Amino acid sequence: MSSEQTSEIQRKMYDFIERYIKAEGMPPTNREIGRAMNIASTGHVDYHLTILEKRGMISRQQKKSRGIKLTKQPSNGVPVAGTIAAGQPLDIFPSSEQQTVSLGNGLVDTENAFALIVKGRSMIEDHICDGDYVVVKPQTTCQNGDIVVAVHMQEGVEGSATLKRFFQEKDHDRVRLQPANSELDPILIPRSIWDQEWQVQGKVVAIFRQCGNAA
Amino acid sequence: MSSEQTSEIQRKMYDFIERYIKAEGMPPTNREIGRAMNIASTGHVDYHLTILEKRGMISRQQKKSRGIKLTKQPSNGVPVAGTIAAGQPLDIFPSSEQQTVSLGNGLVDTENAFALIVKGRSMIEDHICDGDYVVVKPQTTCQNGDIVVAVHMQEGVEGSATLKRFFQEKDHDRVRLQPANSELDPILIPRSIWDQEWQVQGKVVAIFRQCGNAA
DNA sequence: TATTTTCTTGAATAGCCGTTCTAGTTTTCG
DNA sequence: CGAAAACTAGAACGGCTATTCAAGAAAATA
Repeated sequence: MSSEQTSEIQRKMYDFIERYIKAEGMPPTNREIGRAMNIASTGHVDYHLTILEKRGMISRQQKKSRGIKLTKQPSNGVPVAGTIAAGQPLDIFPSSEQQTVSLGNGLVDTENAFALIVKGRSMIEDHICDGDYVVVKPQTTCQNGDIVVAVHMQEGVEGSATLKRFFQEKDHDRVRLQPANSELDPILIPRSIWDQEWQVQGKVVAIFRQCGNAA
Repeated sequence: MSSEQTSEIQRKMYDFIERYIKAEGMPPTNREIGRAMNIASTGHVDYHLTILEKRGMISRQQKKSRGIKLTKQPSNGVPVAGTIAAGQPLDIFPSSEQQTVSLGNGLVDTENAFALIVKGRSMIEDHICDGDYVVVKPQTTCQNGDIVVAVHMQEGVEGSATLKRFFQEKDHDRVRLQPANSELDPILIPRSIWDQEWQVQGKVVAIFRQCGNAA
């Protein structure tokens, strides 16, 4: 039992624990795990759990029944990755002081999603304001009219990210990144260099705004 | 052990279970409950748990360790109570098909809060759009500039609710309910009849919007 | 091939778990 | 007061739990 990668059965075991907790509201016992995975011996279950624990994927409370905890708990929330301002590089927060915004219940698919804090008024006419949280679902493709996070990649320069509406203009054979602010001009990129210089990082699926003081 | 009300110790026991689950990620054992509440006998704990179960506050899985579940699970979300449109009565959803929106992590105080779906464009210049969810924290008082849910109470008529900014105009001795739409006029109420005819139901503390199709 | 690592079984142990029972005490209420 | 209801302690039970150990099978590695 050294390091290397987590094996198939261990991944399945972890998934089962995750599902069990979600369904039953409590972690499974070692025996229940064994039963579910067709493992005949409780010692065998313990063997794999010990590995998962060494890997830091779970933690256990000695001798306590159902004493398994998932290290990364199902937060049901999306991490706030940083801020985004039109034309300026993405300002990534240090993950140490990471907040999360949680939006639940299937209204929004939060799988792998992250949130960004909007700086500036480039999308103001779409009613996305300075300080709003935009929830971004990572994807590399998008459809006309989607609000996307697009990154301009240049050699030697850190990519700069921007929040815009995406339009593919077939008749002009170019891509238009359209701000929602009549004072600002769209960015027009010839289709030929689009793929080399630009990358769609994700699409905005939700917006969240705090207002008033919480008191 | 008949019906009547839940006793002090039973309420404390329920609270402990709730806290334990939150803190430990699993329900407590009967013995842990006893220890925490200075109950010497496990049979005694079982006695009160049986009552809580009969009352429908918890459910138990026979013989299973830590087999306690709270009947109403801690949703961490705010219920969507209905829709609100300026000047029209609040349209309350039947609680049977109740959704919730969850917003977590202390960004917003969700205690007792509820959400409403905005209809119309009366607050459009504050960038609150048709279809947005507004999270409302119930309170009867508010400060100048707060966005509030105000209800007009008339005799024999069901109160009609409206979403407006609240301003107390001392020089005119009246209250102004200001829409954020220059096409709409504010509602002006003399201070003298304000308390009798109007009631502030709560204040908007957050806004949530889905956008784009989730696919 | 030989050798290490990983995986699997089975049994055993000491303690924890839910449940039940008996036998009291305290409180409530007529 | 007296009776019913609610509450409490203690013990005892069979089953479940986590953990450990010894021993072997299978797979990977060299």
